[in-house]
Amino acid sequence: MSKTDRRIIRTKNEIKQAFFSLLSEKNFEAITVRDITELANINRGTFYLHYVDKYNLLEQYENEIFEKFNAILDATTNLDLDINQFKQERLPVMVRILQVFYEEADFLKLILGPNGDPYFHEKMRQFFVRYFNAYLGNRTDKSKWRFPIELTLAYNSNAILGVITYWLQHDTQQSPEEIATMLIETILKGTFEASGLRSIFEKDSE
Amino acid sequence: MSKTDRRIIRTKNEIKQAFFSLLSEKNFEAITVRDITELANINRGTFYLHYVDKYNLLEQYENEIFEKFNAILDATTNLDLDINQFKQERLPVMVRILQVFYEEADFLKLILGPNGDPYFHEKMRQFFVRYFNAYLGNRTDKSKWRFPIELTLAYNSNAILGVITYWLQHDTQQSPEEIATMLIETILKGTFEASGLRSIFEKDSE
DNA sequence: AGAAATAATCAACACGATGTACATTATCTG
DNA sequence: CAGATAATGTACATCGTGTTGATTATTTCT
Repeated sequence: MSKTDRRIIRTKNEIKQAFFSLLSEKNFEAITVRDITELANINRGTFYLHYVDKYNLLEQYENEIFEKFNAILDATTNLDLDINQFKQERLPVMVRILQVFYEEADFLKLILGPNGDPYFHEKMRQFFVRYFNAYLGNRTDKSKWRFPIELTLAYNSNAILGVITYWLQHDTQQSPEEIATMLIETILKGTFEASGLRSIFEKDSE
Repeated sequence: MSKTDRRIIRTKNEIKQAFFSLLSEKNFEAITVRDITELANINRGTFYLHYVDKYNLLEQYENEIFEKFNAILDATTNLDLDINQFKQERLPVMVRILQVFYEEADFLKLILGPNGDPYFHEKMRQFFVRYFNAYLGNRTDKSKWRFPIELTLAYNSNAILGVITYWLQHDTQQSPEEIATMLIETILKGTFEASGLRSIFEKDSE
């Protein structure tokens, strides 16, 4: 088997650069194949030699990313640790996930941002549902939950993804470890106690 | 001044019905003006008599909604209540907000859903940032927070909007009061304690 | 290095959506 | 009922799409 033709590699790189550049300017839906090929200085027909359409282009980048993320969970589920150690078990996994976000920040910042793809956002959120379920699944009796567990999963998956999106959009000022700690602490303790402000708030009477 | 011409009212209603119907089937970007006018049984030219384009159409519905939401916060900020009563002060406001979601569920379900508008989602999220800030603004010294307050705002605004979106998408099985309680409790106590499962989890050592 | 393979280009095409224009018809308001 | 105005029907130029077939340029492999 032979290596990929150099022309293909060059063309795909030019498309990638042009596409990402456009994505930082305008909505994915507003980007045309023409836009991409003109900016990339290639013939429009050449685009169709490699991709079915712009959706297929996006899909290929997205799939690359998901393989990375899923590999992390595949390697860490069913660890069968002590039941009460949410932080001790989930924090290292979260750090590993955030490292991928950090590595792939260029793409993820765009695709999760205001010009991004809602479907990717939803798939990413489902990933964090899986992250949660991988821990909860075996350990707690779901009928004992005060609120429907789906609401709790919606709450946490959106919270996590929201913080990460903000972090990416503001140039990853914190380390993956810092963000992971903030997330796990807030999940466990709630906003005020995690932030060290519990003292000035009363425990409410319930 | 005279009443609005009946023909205008009828036409706008037909457009609205057709548009919402299409939005439940496919992505906003995939919907064409043709689609709308054919389903509405009106001439395509008639559409342009009332709206600039499909974005303008969407914008008008969105603006109607935001007026309702903003009116709630405008009426409830600066209440100058006791500093430690997050739940007592914010819960009733949240209930009022959720009642609007409930009333406008038909539209909000679609526009916040997978075929919806990411920009609307973002504006809605900003609304919840405002909801939070209206309480925090005057009451806490932001330099005392363990994590950047922006991360905490991102966490909570996304969590709230995520739960509401799930709730709408699954036909509002719970009452606005139930959802509001779940949200406020989880913000205050964290996922496990709010759900009544704290007992089986150790307080972690920090 | 040269021949065969294949990637990229160019030009052209049919199709469908857009937004606008204008004359005509239908409906509403006072 | 008469005047106002909303809706229709038709046409048009423009733009993006996805596909085609012939031609040129580059790369790979022997």
